[in-house]
Amino acid sequence: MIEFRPDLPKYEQLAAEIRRRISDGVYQPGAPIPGEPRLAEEFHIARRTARKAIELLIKAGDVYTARSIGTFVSQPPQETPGSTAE
Amino acid sequence: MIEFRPDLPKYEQLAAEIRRRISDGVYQPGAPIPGEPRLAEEFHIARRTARKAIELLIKAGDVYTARSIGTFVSQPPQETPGSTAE
DNA sequence: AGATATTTGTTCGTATGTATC
DNA sequence: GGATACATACGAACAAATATC
Repeated sequence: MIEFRPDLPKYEQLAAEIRRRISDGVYQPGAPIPGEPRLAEEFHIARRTARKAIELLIKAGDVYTARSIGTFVSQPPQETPGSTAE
Repeated sequence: MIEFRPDLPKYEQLAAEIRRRISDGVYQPGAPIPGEPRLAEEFHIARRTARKAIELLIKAGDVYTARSIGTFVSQPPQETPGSTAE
């Protein structure tokens, strides 16, 4: 039985969704994103799978986690060093 | 790429390597060996393959595993039953 | 001080699907 | 078809750090 797999793994889909929410300002820099148990529940996936999505985001520098505290959106790198930013 | 099998399966090779390390005292009786994720990473194999190697060692009595905890080197059987052992 | 709950971090145990030999 | 091997995924449990009561 031929079985293509047009969709990405769940953990990649979740990582993309979280990135989308960061881009949209739903999750703002410095603010926490939902915890692993919450994400697992919301997306109907295992906690370990939610964690794998977060691990992708950590490696990419999009978020950082503080153990026992939570996961937070990284501060975006200053892109216009000549402007009023400080 | 034609691949005869001059070598054993990876999981047997890994099992042999772990046995070697036990013999050499790198992994000592009662002490833990690296977990499946660690072995998979170190030897560049899938976690499932690392597990198969450990399963061989378990069947042989070389190690034992405690779920969610880790895998440990078995205590060697007393070989001189006539001595102070009881 | 002690106990409890929460959250990240990690592990073993298991199953499924895919691919190759 | 079976054996090997990989990636994905769920489940359960343990561990450590933190916060709260």
